[in-house]
Amino acid sequence: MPDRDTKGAVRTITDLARIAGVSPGTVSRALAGKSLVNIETRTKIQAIAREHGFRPNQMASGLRRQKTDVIGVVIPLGHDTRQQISDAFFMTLLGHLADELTREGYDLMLRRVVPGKDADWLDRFIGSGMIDGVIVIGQSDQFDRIEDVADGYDPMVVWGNHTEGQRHCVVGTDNRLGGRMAAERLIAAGATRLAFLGDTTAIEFAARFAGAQDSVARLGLPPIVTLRTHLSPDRASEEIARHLADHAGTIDGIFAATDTLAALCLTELRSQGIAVPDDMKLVGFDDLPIARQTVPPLTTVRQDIAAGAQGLVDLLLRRLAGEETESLVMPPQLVVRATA
Amino acid sequence: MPDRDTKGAVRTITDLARIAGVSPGTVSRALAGKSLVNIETRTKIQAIAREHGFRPNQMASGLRRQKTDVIGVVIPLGHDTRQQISDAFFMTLLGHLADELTREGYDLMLRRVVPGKDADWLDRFIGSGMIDGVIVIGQSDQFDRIEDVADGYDPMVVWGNHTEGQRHCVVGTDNRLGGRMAAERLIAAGATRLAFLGDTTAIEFAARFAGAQDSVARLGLPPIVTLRTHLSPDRASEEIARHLADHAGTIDGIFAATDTLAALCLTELRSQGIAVPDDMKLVGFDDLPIARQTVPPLTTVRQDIAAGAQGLVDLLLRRLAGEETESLVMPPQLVVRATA
DNA sequence: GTGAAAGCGCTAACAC
DNA sequence: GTGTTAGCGCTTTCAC
Repeated sequence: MPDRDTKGAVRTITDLARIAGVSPGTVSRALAGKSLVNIETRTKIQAIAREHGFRPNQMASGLRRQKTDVIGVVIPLGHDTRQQISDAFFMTLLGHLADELTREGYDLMLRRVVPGKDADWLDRFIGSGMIDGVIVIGQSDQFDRIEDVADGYDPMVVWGNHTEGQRHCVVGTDNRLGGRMAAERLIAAGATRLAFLGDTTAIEFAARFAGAQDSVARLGLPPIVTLRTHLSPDRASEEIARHLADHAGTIDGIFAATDTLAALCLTELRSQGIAVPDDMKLVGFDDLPIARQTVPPLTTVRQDIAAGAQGLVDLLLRRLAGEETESLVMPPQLVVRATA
Repeated sequence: MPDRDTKGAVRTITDLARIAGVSPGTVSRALAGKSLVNIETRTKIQAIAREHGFRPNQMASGLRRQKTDVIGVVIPLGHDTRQQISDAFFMTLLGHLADELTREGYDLMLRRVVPGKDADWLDRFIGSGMIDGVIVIGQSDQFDRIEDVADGYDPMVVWGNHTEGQRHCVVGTDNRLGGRMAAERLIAAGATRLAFLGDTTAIEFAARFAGAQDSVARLGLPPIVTLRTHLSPDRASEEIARHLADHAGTIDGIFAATDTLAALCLTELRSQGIAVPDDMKLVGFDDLPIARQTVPPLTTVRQDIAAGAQGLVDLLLRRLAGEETESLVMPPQLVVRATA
């Protein structure tokens, strides 16, 4: 156990230098494993450091080197304040990001912002001097704000939707294609009057909706009805119940913007006595663990979260190294289970 | 939009001072809203700062003030490496922590550690100089390590289980009581041969198990069988399937360590044709959103996550202010639905 | 009410 | 190889 008590506090590199009988500079070099230090003095210094449980102050180091080894991760909650930070998809992504960043030697600074309150949210984070780069999880309704920032700040990568000609580097699933897949599956399963369940304010969701609309239009089916909901489970449940009642008999297939909404929808369908998939087909999006556990198991469009996290970190590190990077658009994958 | 280009970079307080025609010290005071600055110069300086999109460097400020306004949140993954960071309960707690800390003006530095690899994980985080205090999410199998650290470091609060006489400040549910409630419910529903599903390595889970064992012993029922599983969904599913097959007919009530496991278990029970609650009673723990959505809906023991997060932050801030604080043990609450 | 100056703990020239 | 020195950008005495 590192000894903080008996031997007196060894808090600074200077304390350590005094004990080792060398200069602070040498200690710094030894601890950094620099080659120019005598192997003998180096091991000695490292031993003393270990013995006293010494850890260099990262703030001081960061200030001097102009590099903090911290990556900021920010979740903008523009369109739905109370949601998302507990959204299973984002949280899983965050978990994988933590893994990847740790592996690369970076710490992770998490910030949750409500952009409505300050337009300045992203500049503030970047300008804080605390982070070497930033990963934005979800564009929310802040696409333009992110574009603005991207012009003057390179080490930024965003999880979200890719739009032709955009300037910020994004990693994400091809939402529009995913939307097409979902609609096509619903139609293949026999549905003809489709509805989209969710909120199209967020650009990712809008793209999913647009993709579904593509398919429907191409086949000459009636346009898709939007069943607008919030994303937080508590509010969404009632909203879904109301929508289902309002549209009873006029729709026979639902494309839910996320698996979470799909699962909620399934519960409401059950309680209203609507049989799935006989009376209503249902397709979700994400392929979260819950998709396998609903009754009946959920047909959904899979996003590869782990690959997404890897992509985000990989691209960010390359940008940090000065490279220019293209966006990474990953293919969605239809997972057919029992709801459509 | 803050102008980084035309007016030249205003990165430091000194740049700003030059433009405003005052000294750096005055700028610092003005920006901090200190009273002793002339109201006029103060507003002027703030205006210039805003105009140029200036933000003070937090690293420098932190170094000088010996205070970073960052709270570390660490998730030790001792007993089950691959789990937890994506565990719904911890993620929800993390979301609420982010909210609470933000409200109090703190940033959140997230770290996920695998203690097996270095015994030093907590000291390293604390000694980094990057954080003013630390919240540990889950004791995992690191109870002793946390106790050691608590002796020399005050601003730490831990989410987890409370043990008589422990030295670190903890916030958590009364797991033992929760375990008793779960077992009693199973028994009241007609079960007599109980099993505990999960991993008792983590102390919280061990306490839940012990509580259940209390009830069973008091009523003279046969001791509870342990059905050991990992917590990651992929591995747990097979393990549960095997356990159910092995114990077919010898148990009639299952207390799952978490709702996630309970939901998984429900899926396996269904696929093995075991009727719930007729042939098997089931009780979970946590009352996550999923508990309402399983079929049939899950009877479970509720932990108040939002209150937990508030408690953690509140106690940490008080400790940061030098106060001594007691641990906060919150009462669990039985939520009866349809599985027992 | 404001300026000057010292220094938080570290790193990286620059000497030798 | 190692010591010395000058800051990184900010805050805070201490003067005035």
